[in-house]
Amino acid sequence: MGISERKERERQEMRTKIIDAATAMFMTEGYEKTSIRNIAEKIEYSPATLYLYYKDKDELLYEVQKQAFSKLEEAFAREVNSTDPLERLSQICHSYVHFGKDNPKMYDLMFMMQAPMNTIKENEPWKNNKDSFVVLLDCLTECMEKDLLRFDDAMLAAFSVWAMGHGLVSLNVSCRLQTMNMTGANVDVLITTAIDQYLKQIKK
Amino acid sequence: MGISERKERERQEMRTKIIDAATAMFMTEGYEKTSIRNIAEKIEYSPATLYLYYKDKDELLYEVQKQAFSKLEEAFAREVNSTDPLERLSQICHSYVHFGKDNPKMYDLMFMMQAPMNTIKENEPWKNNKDSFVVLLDCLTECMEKDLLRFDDAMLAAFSVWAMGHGLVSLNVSCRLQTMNMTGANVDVLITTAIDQYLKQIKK
DNA sequence: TTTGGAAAATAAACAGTGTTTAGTAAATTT
DNA sequence: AAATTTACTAAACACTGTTTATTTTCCAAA
Repeated sequence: MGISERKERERQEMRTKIIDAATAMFMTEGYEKTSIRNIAEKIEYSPATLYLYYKDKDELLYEVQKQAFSKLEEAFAREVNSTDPLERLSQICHSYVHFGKDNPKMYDLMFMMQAPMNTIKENEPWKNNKDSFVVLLDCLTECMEKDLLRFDDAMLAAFSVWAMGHGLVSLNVSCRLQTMNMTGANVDVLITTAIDQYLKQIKK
Repeated sequence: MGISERKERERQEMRTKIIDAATAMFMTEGYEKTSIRNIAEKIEYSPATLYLYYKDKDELLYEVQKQAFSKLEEAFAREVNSTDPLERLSQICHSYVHFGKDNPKMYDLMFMMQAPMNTIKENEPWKNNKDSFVVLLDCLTECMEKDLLRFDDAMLAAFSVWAMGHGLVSLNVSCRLQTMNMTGANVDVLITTAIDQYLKQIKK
């Protein structure tokens, strides 16, 4: 009975082969400019073969999104380690912003693009985001147990902090900060300053 | 010499005819699913004709974006009227959030999508956003002159408030709030609550 | 009023896209 | 060795944005 196991293994290998190629091309060229044909050519298979492993291009993107969230969780695991909950909150925020700055294309498909969400519709709720959100929620819950923040509800606090972080990062990723004429380096300072200011403002 | 004036007038009429059709279709079907051929068919001209009036599809979208920002400015003009700067700040925030909730497709192309920004590149800086941003900046400048807010710099304050508002709205528009399982009505309450909470937190 | 030329509109083509279908080649089972 | 299942692909379908060559429409001068 080793054959069906090998087949299943080979199937998984093929899936990751496809996803890896797709990820690489989405990151360098962007989603729209990456075609199924390009991906197929890169892994030296015919375009039709991809459809034996993934339903459509959106599902491919959804899988890439999954991987991107793992990257964010890894970043959190590396950079969020303080036992002081307020300090940890700061680490989470800066880790998040840093991730967005270093991986704009990933950030785009994780939090901004419509395409990968089309795969959900009517299905189970989206949960790619869950683990990293829970890191934030747990941190804020601890902060509030110790009465450190000017919030009444941990969930509202988590949502607010996320919204602020996302607002700062996504306006940058979507190039909307051209409104305030600044160079790239200044934008980084601006975002970091805004985050620190916000943390001070919500602190009790 | 009335002929060349009529021609110019007819040219402008054609341009608005195209933009109006494009706007309507972008709003109902979305940018990707709206094709040049569809727009051409709607206004009963050949696809090639559109290229006599607009360089490419991105430029079309850029023009639609311009109109969308006018709509936002109209909303501000209608809903932002208090002489009390703090009250006015609240009106701006709620007007902004309300606009995003009522016009998600417009909000998307104004603040989230990459496509319309491709038209800028290397050109003059993007300024479609400027007027509405100045409304916010002026309000915050007045707030700070009267020492009402926990900010040191009006520009940073404007950026922060915008980021918070944008974060709240855009996470909703991009369907990322599925993370927190809520019905549509509850999401509205959550966003409004978050805004009000934030305004309290930045108040001196 | 006819004619020449400019301007406006288009038909058709080009090079691409995501996806499906029908058919071939390989691997496994009988 | 034959039959059957599995894996793959060539070719087609119905689109897409955009360009080119051609036709139609319009206006001015002869």
